[in-house]
Amino acid sequence: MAVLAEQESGSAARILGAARELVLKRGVKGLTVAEIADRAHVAKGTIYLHWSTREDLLVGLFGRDFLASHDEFAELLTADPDAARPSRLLPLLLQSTVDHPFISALQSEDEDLLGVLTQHPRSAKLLENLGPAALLRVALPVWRRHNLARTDWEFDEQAYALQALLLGFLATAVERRALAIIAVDEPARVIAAAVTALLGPEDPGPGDIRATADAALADLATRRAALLESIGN
Amino acid sequence: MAVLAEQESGSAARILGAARELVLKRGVKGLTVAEIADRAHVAKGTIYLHWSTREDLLVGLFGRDFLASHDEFAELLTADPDAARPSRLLPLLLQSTVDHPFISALQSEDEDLLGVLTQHPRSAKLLENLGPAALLRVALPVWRRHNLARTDWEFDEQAYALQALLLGFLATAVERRALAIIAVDEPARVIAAAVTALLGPEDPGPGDIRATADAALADLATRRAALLESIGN
DNA sequence: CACTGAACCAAATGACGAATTTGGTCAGTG
DNA sequence: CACTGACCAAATTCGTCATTTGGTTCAGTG
Repeated sequence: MAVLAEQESGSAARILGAARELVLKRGVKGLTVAEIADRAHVAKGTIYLHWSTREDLLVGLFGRDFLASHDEFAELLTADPDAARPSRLLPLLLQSTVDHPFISALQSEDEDLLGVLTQHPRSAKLLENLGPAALLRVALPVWRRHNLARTDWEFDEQAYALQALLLGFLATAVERRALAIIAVDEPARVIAAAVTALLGPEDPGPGDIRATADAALADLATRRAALLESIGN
Repeated sequence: MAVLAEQESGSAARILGAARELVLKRGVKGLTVAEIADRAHVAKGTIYLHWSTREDLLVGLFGRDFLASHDEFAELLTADPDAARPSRLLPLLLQSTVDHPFISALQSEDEDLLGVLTQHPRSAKLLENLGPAALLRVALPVWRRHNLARTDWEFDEQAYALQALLLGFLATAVERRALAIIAVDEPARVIAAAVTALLGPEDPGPGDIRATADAALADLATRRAALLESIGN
């Protein structure tokens, strides 16, 4: 099983922390390995004991945001299966994206922060497999199966609409560009209402919520494993 | 009253046509005034009889897309006031955006097509005042007033949700980036259903539809005048 | 008077060698 | 054996200057 570098080495953790701070402050472009090493109080060579290239380190950094997000969802769903409801999960998903700067940066293709890695295949793969849209694609069938979404709407069309809604909320919440003039205090409440409007009233039978949460947890575990595989050492 | 250059001069019309073809084919970047003049079979100097700078010509080109879109809506709403319903107007708005390449390009900030004009203040102003989001902002209050949208939802929140929905659909329909995996045959039907889900069933009384269409037409006329002012000669 | 196209010139581009930077390596150290 | 930092090849940046490009002008033409 893959294991994260920072779990077995304090210096790896410091390197990640330093890299994170520096990328968030000044972006990937122009950020040098020497700087990261300096701030982490290690020599350059040490970085290459844990990652084999600079790109590996940076992509690993992004991956850790997805990892953190997944783990938070796993924890939440374990403690509170009710959070698997669409009207709760989608606002949480939106919030989680906003809260994890690298997820939002990838979602909005933030050139300033990600530099050349914006369109990079490995970044794209992260977003495609683990981003909010991906989560949504696996969640909708489960919701339909457990009376948490209306089924009198063709699946593809419903998925398309839900995806557009989520992308729209993400764009207005995350993107810098000011296409969105209207602002609102609690986007989370608004998206919850919008999701309920789209998917219809939630009418779970006994066990439906639990089953949904379990399906979500199982999926999260699968994704987590694949993610670890791709960023672990 | 401002009047369009092409209405009083054949050469102006040819210049616009040539510029449009060339921009659509190869983008603004690298496109020279000499090329436009060549294709329009006029000398370079002639262009400056109608527009005072190259930028003026290009922005005028974009503006004409908005003009065309507005005129199509005006015509449609005059012939068929029922098209002012949210469930009809929003799909039309989406379709109109897709159909007018410069509107979509501005909406999606298409760097390849618009080059340096993507973020240009004058382009931004066009989109902000005349783009789909702008239309939506003025339409929603009218719909609420005439029983075409539920009013048991706070205005700002409803507007925010509707805007996000529209932006999401625009993004999936117009943008190149492949965040949207799910595709669908008739986006127009899907957005109609989504809009109805968000705004509730339409329940117009006698005269409500007509009044809505009239308000829309009045607004279109105002915007058209302002637009002419900014791109006319 | 609508239109032309040669002429103008500010700005962009390209060339190119020198100087500097930087990702990655590895022999050595404590 | 985790870590260091001098070292190197490759890439990037910089400075400078010649050349070209391309938007704009305007005296002239038919």
